[in-house]
Amino acid sequence: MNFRSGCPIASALDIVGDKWSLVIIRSMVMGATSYSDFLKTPEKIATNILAERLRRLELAGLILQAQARRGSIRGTYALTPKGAGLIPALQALGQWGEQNIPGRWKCPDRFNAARPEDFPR
Amino acid sequence: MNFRSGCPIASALDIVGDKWSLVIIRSMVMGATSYSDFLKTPEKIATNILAERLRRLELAGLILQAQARRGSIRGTYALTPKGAGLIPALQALGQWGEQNIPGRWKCPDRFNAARPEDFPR
DNA sequence: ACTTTTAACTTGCATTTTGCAAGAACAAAA
DNA sequence: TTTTGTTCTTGCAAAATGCAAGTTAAAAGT
Repeated sequence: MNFRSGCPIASALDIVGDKWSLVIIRSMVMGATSYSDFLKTPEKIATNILAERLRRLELAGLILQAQARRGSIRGTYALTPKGAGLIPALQALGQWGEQNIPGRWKCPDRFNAARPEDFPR
Repeated sequence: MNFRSGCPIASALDIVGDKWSLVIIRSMVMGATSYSDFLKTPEKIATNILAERLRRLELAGLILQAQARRGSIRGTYALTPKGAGLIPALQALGQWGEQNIPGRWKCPDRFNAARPEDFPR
């Protein structure tokens, strides 16, 4: 990874500062685990972008592919503690969106109650 | 603005979910007010991107151009309360970056102490 | 076992966004 | 009035994104 600077904020954005990464992680906090879960999402991510982002997030250590059933290459995705560490930032963004953009949905309680500790290992 | 969905998080990212917007706002929290202040930043933003982002952030109501000296079209930029509302999200991202990306700088105390209320009007 | 269906991707190509280099408009200073 | 520095604009190449279509592997049905 090559970072624009040593700033922790700019560097965080070098990793998840695109249009989709945090949307994917949001979905995982809400319980999504499979490729098709992510596609069901109302934001309608394109399949090539989704596949590329899952690869990138895994490489960055934010998510990992758990072997679902033996013999299967493809599995289900789970947040790592590192990925779950972004939950507070997501919640802050959600708060901001609710309060500053008209007509947004409310973040479900399950989302606001989520804590990084809920995603160990 | 057309949003991908009604989700407050996805919508927030439709506004500031690019590589530069939050870096610019970070700089403003740290005291940057002029075009040249933003260029001095270690991330080395390109001038065309900077100008476009300032226009866009102003249009979105996150920043505004205060008439610096009379007769001057160009002024200095300031965070609106709406823009300053992103401070908690930035701080959470900063925390995450410090804890999860090796070799990052520490966010200065001035940054962590900043509160949206510090930017009224 | 074998066909069908669904899930998990890949590929190709058009569109949009980003990045760099150069230069123009304006204000302040000399 | 020339110079200097700041604030933007323009043109073009490169990268990221979006859409449509196709491919591969696993699961489900017969």
